[in-house]
Amino acid sequence: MTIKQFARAIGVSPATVSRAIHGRGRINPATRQMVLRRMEELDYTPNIHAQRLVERRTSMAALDFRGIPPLLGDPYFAELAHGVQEGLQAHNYGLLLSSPGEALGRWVRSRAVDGVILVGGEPADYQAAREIAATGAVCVIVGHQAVEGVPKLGSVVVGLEAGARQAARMLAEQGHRRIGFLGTRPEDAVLSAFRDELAKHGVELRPELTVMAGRTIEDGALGMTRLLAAPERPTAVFARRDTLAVGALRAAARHGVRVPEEISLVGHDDISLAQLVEPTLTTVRVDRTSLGRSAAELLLSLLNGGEPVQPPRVIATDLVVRESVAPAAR
Amino acid sequence: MTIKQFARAIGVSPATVSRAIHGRGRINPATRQMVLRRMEELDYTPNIHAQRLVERRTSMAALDFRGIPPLLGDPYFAELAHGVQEGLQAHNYGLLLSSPGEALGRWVRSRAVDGVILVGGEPADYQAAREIAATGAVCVIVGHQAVEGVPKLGSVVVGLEAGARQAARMLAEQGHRRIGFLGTRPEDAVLSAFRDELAKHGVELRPELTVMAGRTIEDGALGMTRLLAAPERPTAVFARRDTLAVGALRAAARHGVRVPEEISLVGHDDISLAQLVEPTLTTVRVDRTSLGRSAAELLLSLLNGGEPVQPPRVIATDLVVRESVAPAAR
DNA sequence: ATGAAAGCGCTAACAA
DNA sequence: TTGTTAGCGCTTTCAT
Repeated sequence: MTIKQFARAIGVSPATVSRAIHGRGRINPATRQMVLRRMEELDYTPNIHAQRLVERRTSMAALDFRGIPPLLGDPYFAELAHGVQEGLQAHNYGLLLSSPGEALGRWVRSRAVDGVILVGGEPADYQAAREIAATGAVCVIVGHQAVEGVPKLGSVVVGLEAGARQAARMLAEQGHRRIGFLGTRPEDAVLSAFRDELAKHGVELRPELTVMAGRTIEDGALGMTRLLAAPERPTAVFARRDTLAVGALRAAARHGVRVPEEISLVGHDDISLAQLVEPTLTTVRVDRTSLGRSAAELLLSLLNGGEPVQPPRVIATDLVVRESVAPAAR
Repeated sequence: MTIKQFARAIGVSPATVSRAIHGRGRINPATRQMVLRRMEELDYTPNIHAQRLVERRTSMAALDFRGIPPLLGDPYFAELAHGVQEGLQAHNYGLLLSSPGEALGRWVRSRAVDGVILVGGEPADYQAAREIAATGAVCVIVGHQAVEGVPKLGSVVVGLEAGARQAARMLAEQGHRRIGFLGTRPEDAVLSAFRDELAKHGVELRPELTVMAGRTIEDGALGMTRLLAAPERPTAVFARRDTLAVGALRAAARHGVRVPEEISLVGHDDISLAQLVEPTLTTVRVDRTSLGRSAAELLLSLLNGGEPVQPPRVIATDLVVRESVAPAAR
C-alpha cells in the first residue's frame, strides 16, 4: 500500500498522513491520532526508500573492521559490534555490517549509510577514515590515538594507561619487588605506563625480566619459561594479553610453580577465557561493549550536526581482580 | 551528482547511463565503456535509494538472532554472522544486523530488506519465520528442523546426528564399554543418535550414566562429579556442549582423575575454548561459518525466484579429534 | 489545519 | 542504438 492509497482510504491527503507520521508541521492532534490508529489497522508502513530518497538521510551506519583477520569470529570484535548495535538502536539507526574490501566505499558513495564506524589502529585505517570524512559522510574511528580538528571525523580511544597503572599499583602494594613483563611489542602504551607506575612505587621493571613473548598461548608459555629460569625469579608477572597469561599459567603448572602462591599473574584484555582458567585470571579489562556504544553515540552526535571537534572519547581500562594474584611471599 | 547532471556532462541521456551501468537493454559496447570510464573520472555513483525505490529490491538481508541472550558477544553466533556475510557478499548483498525486538518487523514492512535470516530453534521462532514469509519477504530459518512446502520460507538445519554417531563409533572402537552422557535435555537428537550408534556397536548407554546436567561449565562439573561417584565409573563421557565438557574436565582434575588416561571426554560444538583447555578437547564440530553461508545462499536462491520448496539443507556435524580421548584402560 | 503539486534520483516503456 | 517521458512513494512548500 502506498501513502496515496492509504490517504484516500482514510479520507485525508498524503500530506496529512506524512505530517501525522512525523509529527512535524501543523496538524490537528485528533487527526493525527486517527491517522496513526488507522495505520495500525490497515497495516500501512511507509516505503523506506522513498523516505530516504527525499529526506536524504538513511538512518543507517556501517561498521567495518578493516579486514582484521578473525573478523566477527573473534569475541573481541563481536562484543564491539554488540555495543555499536546497542548505541545505534537507541536512536533507531540500523547497522550495516560491511565486509572487508572495497565495499565500504560503495556504501558510502551510494549513500546507503549516513556514517561509518571504522575499527582499526593502523595508519592506513586512519587514512581511510579521513577519506571517508572527506566525501561528506561522517566517520568515527576506534583505535589507540585521538583524531582532532578534522570535520566529520571523530575518534574513540582505548585508554590503555589506566589499567596498566592499576595493575602496577596493586602488585607493588602487595609487596612484589621483582616483577616480570610478557609483552608483544617494545613500544607499547601499556608497557610504559606499567613501568612508570612501578617506578613511582619505588619498583624497577628490570630489562632482563621484560620479555617480548608474542601473542599466542604458546608464546606465553615460552616467555614464562624464560622468566622462571631467570637467576632471580620474579614473584609476579604482568602479561600484555590474556592469551600470553594463559600460556604463562600453563608453563608455571608444568614447572611445578604454583599460582598465585609462588608467583602472581596479571593479564590484559579480559577475554572470556580469563574466567575459565584455574586459577581465574586477574586481568585488565577493556570494556568492548561500551567502546562500541561510545563509537555509536559519537557518530550519532556528529550526524546531528554535532561539533566537528569533539573532546576525544577515551574508554578507560580497569583492573578486574580474580584469583591469580597474592601478596609476595616473604 | 545526479544521473541527469552526469548524463549531460558526458553528452548522453540518463537512460543510456542507466543501461551502461546495468548492462541491460541494447547499448553500444563502445558507449558503455565510455560511460563507465567517465563514471570513474567524474566519481559518479548512483543514489541507491532512488534505485531501490524503482527497482523494488534492496539487495539487503537482515540477520536476526531472535533475542538469544549473549547475542553477538557469543562466538558461536559471531561465526554464524561471519558466514552469512560471506554468502551475501558474494552476490553484492548487504547485511543488516537486526537488534532483538520488534525492529525486524519494521525493516521488513518498510522494505528495508528483501529477506531475513532468522537464527533460532524455538517454536516461536518458526512461527515468526512463517509470519515474515507471509508478508511477502523471503525468510530462511536456521534451526534444528526442516520446513518444507511454505512459499518464500526456507530452512537450514544443523545435522546433529552425524557427529554424534562418529563420537559413538570412535569411543566404541577405542574399547570403551561404560560410557557416560552429560546432556541438556532428554529429548535430543544428539542423545538418541549417540545411543543408537553405541547400540549398533554392542554398547549400551545406561540410564544411570545418562545425566541431564544443564548447560554451563558449573553444570558440567556437577554432572561429572555424579558420574565419577557412580558404582561403576564410566571410562568415557560424551558431553552435549563443550561448556559441560570443560566443567567435566575441571571436576575430573579436582577428583584427581586424569583425562584422557583414566577417563576420555568428548564435547560438542567446538567452541574456541575447546582448543584452549588442557588437554585440548575432542569434540563434535558444528561448522557455523558454512551454516551461515548456506543460509545466505538459500536466501538468495529464494529471492531469485528459486523454488518455494527447496530440498532441506543440512549442515552435518563432524568429529574433531584432539587430546581428550584415549583407548579404554584394560 | 489541510490539500495540491512539485520534486527527490533513478529505471523502463515507448518513440525515434 | 539512443532519447523522451512517465512513474516509483514519499516530503514539503505553497495555497487555501
